[in-house]
This record gives sequence, structure tokens and C-alpha cells, in this order.
Amino acid sequence: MRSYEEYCAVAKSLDVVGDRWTLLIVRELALRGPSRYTDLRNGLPGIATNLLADRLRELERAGVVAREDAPPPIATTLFHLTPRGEELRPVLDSLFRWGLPLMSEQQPNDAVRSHWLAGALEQTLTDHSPGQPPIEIELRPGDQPIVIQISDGAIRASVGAASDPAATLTGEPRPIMGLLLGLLELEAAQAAGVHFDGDPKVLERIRGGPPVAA
Amino acid sequence: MRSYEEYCAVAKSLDVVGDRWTLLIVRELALRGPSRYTDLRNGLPGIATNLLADRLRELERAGVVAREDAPPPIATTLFHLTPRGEELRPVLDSLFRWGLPLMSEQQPNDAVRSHWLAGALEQTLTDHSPGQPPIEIELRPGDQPIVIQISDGAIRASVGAASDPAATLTGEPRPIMGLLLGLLELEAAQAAGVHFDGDPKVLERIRGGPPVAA
DNA sequence: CAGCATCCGCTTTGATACTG
DNA sequence: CAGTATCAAAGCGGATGCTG
Repeated sequence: MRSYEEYCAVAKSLDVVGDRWTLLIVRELALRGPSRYTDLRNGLPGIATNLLADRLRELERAGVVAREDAPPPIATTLFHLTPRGEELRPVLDSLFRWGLPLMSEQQPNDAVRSHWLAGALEQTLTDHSPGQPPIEIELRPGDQPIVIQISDGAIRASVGAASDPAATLTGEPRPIMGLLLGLLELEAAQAAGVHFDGDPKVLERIRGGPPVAA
Repeated sequence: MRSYEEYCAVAKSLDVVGDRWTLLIVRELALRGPSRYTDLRNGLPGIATNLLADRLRELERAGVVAREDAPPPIATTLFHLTPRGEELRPVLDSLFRWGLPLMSEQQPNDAVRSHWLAGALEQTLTDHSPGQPPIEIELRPGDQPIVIQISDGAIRASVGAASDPAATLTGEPRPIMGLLLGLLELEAAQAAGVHFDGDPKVLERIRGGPPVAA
């Protein structure tokens, strides 16, 4: 990207991460950890392969990303965030939060990946009853399952199966997210094809309320 | 901008504010409040006028910016952030913080505006002695003067003159910022042409230390 | 197959000129 | 002051081909 040539911290940041696709590449590495080129491409549907290569080079030059040639048995290149790259998490988090209200409308051809949803959920859900025992909830939004772990006031959401879920939600991504983000009631979500299995009270424990002041 | 067509909150955010210049327009409105078209152009050196018009239209459609035709005596159009637009401040703040380390190198043809520097300073400086009486520091980085107001642990930095400054700093923007951000010692800043007037202790009270975890 | 580089048509941006 | 109009240059998207 052409530099803005402004002596301003925001402009300097955007000189590095303001290009199309760049922050989404950082998102992939932040959500999934060290990744292969092919995994990155899979998490960025629509990116031109030469652009991904270009951006990775630029991010490497900027000290945000580093590549490591994995040892012989694996024999592949892994890209990962440097400490400086990890410091971009607050930027991603604020964008996650700002974009949550836009999740209510899912365009018909929007791609879906479970790890994106997990990232969004970690930014919104809160444990309203920290005293309660730890529980897990499993989501099956068509893609891979997502497990939400609630324990001692902390929320962790990641791709994977729950061992002993207190509840499971199966259905389309949009109504599932609408329900969890607090934009949809359980009845409305069920009418939209969501199958809820478990104790409805667990929903009340974690549902995102009105947007949090950040 | 073409949509990323991803059902991800970050991608949805970037669909709205990921275009070139867009976040800088929001920065201008956030730092300066309601502004005229011409003021925006002045705060965005290098932007093509058709692009500014385009972006403002898109931001209006997205509900981030609104325009008001000021009443007859003023007879001009003012652009301002909507509440939804104000919610982008955490995004700007995180970009301000991330970009601070990049402020140490000022490219020879970087444009400088005092309100950008004020924004950066508010993100870094902290009042390390909240018990002390309120003081003001004035900066004269060539452009317009900046006043830093320190009182009760809070820092405010804005364009304008101080009434009774406890210290003044005159010189080039880069060494002044380097000194305040904690990247440069007073002697080094003075060697770089900064003229410091006042009690050096006030510097210790507010200087930014190592980057804060956000 | 993983990790690119090249080519080409299309879209976006930059610079400048012009207008109510 | 607050834009619109025009056009060249740069960037992007999609397809394809190459190399270990």
C-alpha cells in the first residue's frame, strides 16, 4: 500500500495493516495459531493466491509475521504472529465488537468458518453467574462444532467437541448467533430451525446483552 | 469496497471501514468534532476530492456519519459522527496505540497536524502523580500549539494554547514526541533542537513508559 | 500437494480541471 | 465552499502454470 505520509499513529498503523486482506490474515493467525499457507487460504475464501503471498511477505518485512520451516518430519512452512503481531489483538478485538451488530444479517453467499464464530463469541459472551460450576455448550453450525467453556466468570470458545455439554445448539449459523448474541429469543431461533437440547437456563448465564462499552 | 462475503464480525467491520482513507476520515471527525468538507480535506492531505465525497456518502449510508446543513447564519454543511460512528473510537484507540512505536521514524515528507499528535498523546501519557495539583504543558511543534492538561490522574491533550503552562516544548515534532513517548532522553531531545522551558520534573509526571497492555 | 509466479481484464485510486 | 468530471496509473481477482 502506498503510505499515507502522515505523521500520525493511526496512519502509520494503516500503512502496515490497512491493505485489503491484511487484517484478515492477522485474524486467521490470531484465531488459529501457526498455520500453513494452504490453511490460510482456506480461511480466506476469495483471496487471490498471489495476494496472499504478497501480503505475507509485507507482513514479514514489517515484523508482524514470521515463517518457520518446520523440522523434517512435518516438512512444511508455518506462518505465525511475532510478539509485535500479537499486539494487534486489541485491534482485532475492537473490530470484532464493532462488527457484532452486523452479524444479524447474513448475506446468502457469505462464507462461514467455525473459528470466526468462536472469535466473535469470546468477544460478546459473559458469565453472568461466576459462582456456578463450570459447564460446556456445544454448537453445531453446519461447519465444525464449537465448544463454549464457561468457568469462573471466564468464557472460552474454540473449534472442537465438548466432552459433556450442558446444552447443544444445532442449526444455521445466523439464528444460532442471533440467539447467543441476544438478538433473537429462543422461540424465534427455534422457528428458524435451531434445535436446542439441554437446560434453557444455561443460555441466560452467558447470553450477550446490549453492546458493552469498550 | 467489495464485500469480503464472510460471516465474520471482523470482515463485516472491514466491509464498512476497511477502504483506503475511510478510517482516517473517522479519525478526523473523532478528533475534531463536526467538520466542514474543506476542514476534512485539510486534515487528510493527499486525498482526492472525489474520494472524500465518495467515502462520506458510503459512511452516511452505513450510518457512521451524518451531515447537517447548518442554519442560515453559518450556511455550510457539517459532517459529524453518529452514535454508531462514535463506537469506532475503540478501533481508533487501538490503532493509535499500535502505531505509537512507528512514530519514532518520521519520513521527511510526512505531513504533520497538531490534532493528530494530541490524539496520540492522549493514548500514551499517564499522570503518575495523581495527587499533585493540576498543571498544563504547552507544545509548539511548528504547526498549531498543543496544550496537555494534567489533573487528578487524567490527561487531556488538544489543540490550543495553555493559560499558565508549567512547561513548554518548542521544536520539531519528532524529537518532541520521542521525548514525551519515552523513546528519547531530555538531553537527546535538546540535541535534536528541542527547547525545553520549565521544571523538568513535570516530564517525569506524565511521560509514557513501555507500551501498555490494552 | 504446498507454495508460490505470471498474465490479463476489471475496478479502484490519484491528480487535475472544472462548476453551482 | 462543496463538490462533479475526466483519465491515467495502480491495485485486485481469477485463471493458469511452474517447481520442489
